[in-house]
Amino acid sequence: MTETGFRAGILLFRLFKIVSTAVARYVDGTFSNLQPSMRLSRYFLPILRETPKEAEILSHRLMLRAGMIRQEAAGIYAWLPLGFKVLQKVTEIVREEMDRAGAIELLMPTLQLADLWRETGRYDAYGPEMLRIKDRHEREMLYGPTNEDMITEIFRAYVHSYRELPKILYHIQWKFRDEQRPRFGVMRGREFLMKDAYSFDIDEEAARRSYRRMFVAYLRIFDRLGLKAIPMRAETGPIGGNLSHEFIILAETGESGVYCDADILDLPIPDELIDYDGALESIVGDWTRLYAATDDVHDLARFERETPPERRVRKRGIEVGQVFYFGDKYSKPMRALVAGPDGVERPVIGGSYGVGVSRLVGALIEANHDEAGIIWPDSVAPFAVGIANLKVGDAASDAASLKLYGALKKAGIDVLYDDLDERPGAKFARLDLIGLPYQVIVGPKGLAEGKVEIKTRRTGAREMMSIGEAVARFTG
RNA sequence: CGGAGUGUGGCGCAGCCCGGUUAGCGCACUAGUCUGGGGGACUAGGGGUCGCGGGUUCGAAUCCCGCCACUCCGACCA
Repeated sequence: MTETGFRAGILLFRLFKIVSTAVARYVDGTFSNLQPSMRLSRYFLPILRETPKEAEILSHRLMLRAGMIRQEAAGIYAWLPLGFKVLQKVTEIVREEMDRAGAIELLMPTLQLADLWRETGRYDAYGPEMLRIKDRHEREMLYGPTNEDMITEIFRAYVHSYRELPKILYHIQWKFRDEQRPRFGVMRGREFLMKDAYSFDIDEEAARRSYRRMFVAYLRIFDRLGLKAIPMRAETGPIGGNLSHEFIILAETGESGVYCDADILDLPIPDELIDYDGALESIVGDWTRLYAATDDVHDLARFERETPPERRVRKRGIEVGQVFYFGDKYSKPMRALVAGPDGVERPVIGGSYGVGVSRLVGALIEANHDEAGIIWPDSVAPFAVGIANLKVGDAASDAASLKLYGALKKAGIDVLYDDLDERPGAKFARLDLIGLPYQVIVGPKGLAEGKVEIKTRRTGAREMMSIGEAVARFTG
């Protein structure tokens, strides 16, 4: 056998191994990011009974109590299994909608060279919020607070013609901003997970089309997360540019005051069949026509002139995303040039689009909770169903619970089976706290009539039914 | 960055002003018994360099100095 043939053989064998491993993982259900169903006795769910004193805001308290996160330093958190699961579900929705809108995922590093940021002048401009690091060769580096500079560097290395445009590239990566005062748990950490997308177009008109794409994708992302998000005209801050919208979700405990026209709240969300290559002007127009502003840019006179009294909404909100059009702010100094149809090179026209993924987890809780704890929307619930075996050790309760657990698991439902030998009260409190959308309560009382109880966390509604009916409820 | 405050078993706290036995309480944890539909009861246990460094003193969780970390209120940000 020739050496080339031998190498090809090894390559083929490796390929076979990769494929067969993937198939095996798919078959036993561990494929992709979705983690399997769990028995609570084998899980890692460190519930706190008392609220840690440092947590002032509700979502922060609930995340600590529900064993979702652990603080490792100011504004820096470890994501424990339950929290990580939610984070992954949010991430996945963001990813799906970006992909649907035609954006292309890549992954840039967290550490960047200072020299790159010197090209745009941002190394000095960014200030103490930027975490600066030196490597062993005394090379100046930084932990990326955002990626405009790097993506522009990547873009300019490869793309030189208008014929390759438009392009929207994005990644979902940890960022670090050395906030003066981190607070509110993951809502305003120093380290945070962000989806940031960057668009590249030949001219302003095309760039505005990309902007609208991302705008519409954002409407869909927040809607799928079960959140009411309102786009609001915004300042551009250190990113720069002259067109920007913040996406604010309404929550009683939000950081900023929000003023808007009630009609915005009833605008329809584009469905998943939306044609992103089609005309999006009317959708964006509908969403930006009516008055909507946060208190820092609020114009009372205009609000009262444009909005009839009965439609004036004054609420609190949390910023969960922002879109920017910034033209040639980065491409010009970095010489990211593309040739147009006329053969003349010009700076590529850009925009950037951020979603605070880890912040969203906190925001989701701010918008979905009650006195007893979290209430997850179905789309991001860490488990769809929790089974509470009220009398572990009792033959009938054990058998019924296991039957349910097995059937739901087999049907691909993400289910958490509470098989701990504890009193019912503790189990109810815990399930309410962690906020799974549905609880199946299995105990001797119900089983005496051959029934289990299904409780809907959000409404508190309870229903007795047979095990078969219960399984059908979630799988049918 | 201005202002305020806190560091004592895993969590919540007391003790500190006014120095003095083996540093205490609740929860959690371990073993056992009874229990069992909204965070159970009893019994017996285990676990702490009192943030770090220095000083004063016969003696420091406690007084003094320095440092570090964290939190809260305000101005700023996905």
